[in-house]
Amino acid sequence: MSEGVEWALHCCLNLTWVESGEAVTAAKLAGFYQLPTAYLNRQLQALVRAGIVTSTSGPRGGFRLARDPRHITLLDVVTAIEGGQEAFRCQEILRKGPGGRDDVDYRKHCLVSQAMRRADLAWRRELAAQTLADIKLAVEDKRPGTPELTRNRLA
Amino acid sequence: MSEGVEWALHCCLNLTWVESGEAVTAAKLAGFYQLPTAYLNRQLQALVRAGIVTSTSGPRGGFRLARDPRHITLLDVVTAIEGGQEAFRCQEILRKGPGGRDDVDYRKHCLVSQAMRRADLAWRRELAAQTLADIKLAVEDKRPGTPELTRNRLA
DNA sequence: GGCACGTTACTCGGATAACAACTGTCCGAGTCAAACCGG
DNA sequence: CCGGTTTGACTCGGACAGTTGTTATCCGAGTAACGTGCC
Repeated sequence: MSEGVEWALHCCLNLTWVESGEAVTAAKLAGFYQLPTAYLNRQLQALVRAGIVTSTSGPRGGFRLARDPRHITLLDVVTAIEGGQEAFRCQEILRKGPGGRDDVDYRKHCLVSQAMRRADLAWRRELAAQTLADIKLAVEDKRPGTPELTRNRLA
Repeated sequence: MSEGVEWALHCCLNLTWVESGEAVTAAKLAGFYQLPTAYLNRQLQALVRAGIVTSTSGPRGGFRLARDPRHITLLDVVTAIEGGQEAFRCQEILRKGPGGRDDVDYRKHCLVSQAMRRADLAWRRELAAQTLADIKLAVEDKRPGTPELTRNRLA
């Protein structure tokens, strides 16, 4: 999995703590963890395309969350970066085997594919069950100073 | 995920149907689905290193399952090919952030990392719950002719 | 006929290239804010 | 003093290289079977 997923998750989490209405530049978000600004910007663009954050150009521009953190799941962020395709891509090799038909969708009928898909769904279900708000609250409980610290650091 | 996982799974499944004691060459297994022989051989070597199949050199050599299919899980095969590391590799970027410590293992304490790990565990649990024998039986139920067809094709 | 031995063909195993994806970087288009000027 | 205009700097967005991992291939080491010759 791409490393950008980790960056995107932490950046979105940090964005939950900034004043509503304030935008944060890619440079500020990158400086927070000493990440390469331009590349992080690239990941943020993916989040924009997915509708998770909105972007504003010009002075006082930057990124902000597009909707309430309670409605942004980890799956949303992961999908935005990785592009929704499953980890196991069934190539339908059964089609090339003995008795393979061209008019059969082996992604649906191949039992190996089904088993892998079940695992994939379990993974996605777990990710979809966690929202940014959940993690935000958990962090605030564990490290009460984090919201203000983050807010100041990104201001 | 590597494409070799699909090949390995189907090859292992096919191996469950050959006469016990008979070895199948990489060429036979590759010909079954018209796969590149040399590259498939490479994947099979990974299965050997993982102790899932055993290999024999020379005439009448080849590969055979190392143990009963009931004790080979899909996770075993996937891990053998992909190498047990988690899909989400936590780079511990919190260490570079404000208040980051060098003596803290953020793979354990970072809540984002924990959430991703939970999803990874759900995925692994699902894979570990399915054995080769399960799929073998399901296929035999769905396509009764498969065992003999496969046995003849690999002989 | 049975056994030992050399030969031979066959198989895996690791070392070696071609390709693609991820990672990292740069510069241009668009935009908003501020400064400036005129009324 | 106030409004409109120009300027300017700032920000995102997409186009351009470097590096790592996956895909594909080849050839050599080892081995078991086979044929041959000898007892």
